[in-house]
Amino acid sequence: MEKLDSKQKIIIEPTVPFDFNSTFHKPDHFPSGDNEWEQGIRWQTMLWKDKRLGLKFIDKENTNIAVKVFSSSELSQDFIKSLKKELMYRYCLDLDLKEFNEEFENHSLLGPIIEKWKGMRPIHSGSLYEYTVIMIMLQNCTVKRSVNMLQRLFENYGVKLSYDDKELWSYWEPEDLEKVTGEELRELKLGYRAKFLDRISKQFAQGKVDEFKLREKPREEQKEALLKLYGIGPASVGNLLWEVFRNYSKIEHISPWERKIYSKLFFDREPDNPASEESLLSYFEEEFGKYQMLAVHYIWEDLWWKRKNKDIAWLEELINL
DNA sequence: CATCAGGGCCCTG
DNA sequence: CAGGGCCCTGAT
Repeated sequence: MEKLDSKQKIIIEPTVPFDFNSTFHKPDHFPSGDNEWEQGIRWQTMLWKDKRLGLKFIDKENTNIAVKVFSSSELSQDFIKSLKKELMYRYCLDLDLKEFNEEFENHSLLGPIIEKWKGMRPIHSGSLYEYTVIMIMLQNCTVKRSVNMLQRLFENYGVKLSYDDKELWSYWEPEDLEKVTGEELRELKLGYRAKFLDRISKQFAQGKVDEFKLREKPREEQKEALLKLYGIGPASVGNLLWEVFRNYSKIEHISPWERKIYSKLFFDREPDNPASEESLLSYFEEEFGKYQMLAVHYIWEDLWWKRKNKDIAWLEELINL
């Protein structure tokens, strides 16, 4: 365990409008040992430029965010500057929602949801590598199993950080897994995902993927690069393009479990008789144009917030906890 | 107890 | 380009 005693503060002014809680808490994300949320506060560990950080985001009435940065050693001004820039990117704090809001404020389904969550942003708290790990852990298993696998990885390769009366796990670096054998990972009950994680960590450690260069590339090039990662296919790549590379213009793939939920949400069709992938895709295209993924995100998150407050029977059957 | 599908992907034919 | 196999887990 690493104690983080050094402390600094960053003030961030997000673009207007902004909503703290729906941005910093995503009820559809499975619980993970690297973060915690309560009304107006999110704790999040972060690995940035070889330093392990404990972050505490504090809401200032949806206009500012105070970020307390805990670390084990003093941080330079340059470091803080680069960190602030990265936080802006990961939490989408410079996103301009004006056009989106105006275009859909009168939409029968989306309009009221935009009104309710005005200023919500998509986020990804981790790096591309970290997010890729999550994608692998999600594949072909229940949420409970995903949670367990990630937790075992934290306990074996991560570092627990202690700050602000919290103890949270921080990720390992791809290099840390380079020397770990596939068999060792199998013992953590990752199943066949062990091979994926093993090979992907090597690909990252050897510099075969450059997250920051990829951010500048067009969607098709990003997609091509991501599909070279061993174990990343059409379902995972869609999520990575959206969540890590902020590509909200297009949806290309809908997995069967999502298809059932979307069918109910958009067409009011029962899960045992879901709409086809094609009909959903063309509906999204026609209805939401270049904001497809962002629009669906708003509707999707709204559903999960509703579920957080009250059981939704039809949904429970479909989410495979 | 056995069987099976599951928040996919790889590989083969 | 369709379909089998893959690790494990928990539901039936």
